[in-house]
Amino acid sequence: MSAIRLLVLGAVRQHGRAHGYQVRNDLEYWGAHEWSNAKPGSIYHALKQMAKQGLLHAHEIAPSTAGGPPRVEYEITEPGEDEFFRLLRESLVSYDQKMDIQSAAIGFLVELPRAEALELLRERIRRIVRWRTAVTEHYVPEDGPAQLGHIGEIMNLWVHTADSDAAWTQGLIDRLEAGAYTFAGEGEPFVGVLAEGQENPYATAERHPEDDR
Amino acid sequence: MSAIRLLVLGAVRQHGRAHGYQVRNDLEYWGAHEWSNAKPGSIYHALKQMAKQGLLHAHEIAPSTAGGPPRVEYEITEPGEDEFFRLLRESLVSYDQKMDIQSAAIGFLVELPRAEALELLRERIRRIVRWRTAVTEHYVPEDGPAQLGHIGEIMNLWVHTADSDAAWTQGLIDRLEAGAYTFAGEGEPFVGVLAEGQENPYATAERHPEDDR
DNA sequence: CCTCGGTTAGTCAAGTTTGACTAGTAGCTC
DNA sequence: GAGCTACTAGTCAAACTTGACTAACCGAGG
Repeated sequence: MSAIRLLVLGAVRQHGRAHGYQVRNDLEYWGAHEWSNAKPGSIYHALKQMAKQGLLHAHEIAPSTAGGPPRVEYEITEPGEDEFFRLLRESLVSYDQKMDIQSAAIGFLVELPRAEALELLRERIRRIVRWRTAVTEHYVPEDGPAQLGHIGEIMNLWVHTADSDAAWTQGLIDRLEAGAYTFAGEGEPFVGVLAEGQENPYATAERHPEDDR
Repeated sequence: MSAIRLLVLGAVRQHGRAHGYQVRNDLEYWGAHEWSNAKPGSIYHALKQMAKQGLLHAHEIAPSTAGGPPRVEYEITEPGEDEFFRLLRESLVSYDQKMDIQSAAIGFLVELPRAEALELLRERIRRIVRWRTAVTEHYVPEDGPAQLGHIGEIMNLWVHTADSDAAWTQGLIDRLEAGAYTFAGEGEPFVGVLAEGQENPYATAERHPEDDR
């Protein structure tokens, strides 16, 4: 699974009704083009695909209000709503060192009730710990890790990353328990979308030096 | 860039001459199917593609010695050799939170002279630090990170991961400086390939509980 | 009033990735 | 010695991803 479906579904859902370019801009505002495969082609492809699968409903719309070709507006359907929450929950608990999925899930975390978000994050830590145990038990030869030679460094990297991830997740849990952020059903939500016409401070046009990694 | 080209090129190179199934088995032995996209289809595709591009030379070979359809053996060419080292060096210094590429690079680290490996790893840390600085400077609104709401947690995650990665890299540098492992030109190398007929202790058949992440 | 660059909103073909499928051989068993 | 299973070695279509390209419109300058 890639992060694109969750990102696109979530973006359309927050808007209520959105066209491709809007989704593209929102994801850019989030910085998603930096940490995920949210390229224009992927976004438009995902929109069409999910419309075909009934997760989104496509309205054919007249010429755009602000230049450019006519555009198609999408709205999330009920199956789409279900799929969104399914993806969100799954992404939150799964540990598979794909930072893009995890990041996308954090972005939509507040769409859940606080209690459920906390429970999912705790489950995430439990899974990381289980994964760590299984890996260190299974992937080490009987005669000790030295047998692996430098290949053992790869496993070392995984384990180090897993520990770091668990620690970060625990930090987030602590902040949430202390009341940080506004979750579903807790009043005025924080919305990470751009209003129509609002300029995007993180647009791609402004090239950052970190881009040439 | 994905990790598959580096993995496949490196595996063929270590064998001298290898067919697809052999590469597939080696990568499984490395655990690469757990942390990269080294699926059979991708491997065979990469072999054909790189043969077409002149990085590998394909020998048409008679029926297999051990059951199954006839197989094609590949050998690395001189351009392939160059490409391998180019990919390896690039993967070592680049920071883009794609664990698969980094893992693949660590697996071939010892193909370089120790001094160069150390220099590349130090460059890696410098880039991570630069990236961190740029991100924290650019992606925070003028009125403080609180403006980002929970979206700021995504950036927090990136930065946390970058720090953890830099720390791990420094640990590896320390071990290498202390003389760990055998590098190019330092005598009998450690070879992470399976001898013909040797059984694979980490074969996919043996399902691990961690697989259902 | 016309044309030129910038922005908006996308399309498209080429390449990659995936999961499911195929097909040959060997050994075992009844 | 027929059928079954397991393993070897790979193919294939469908889906996804990517980077480059296109087309419509707007406003400014000449």
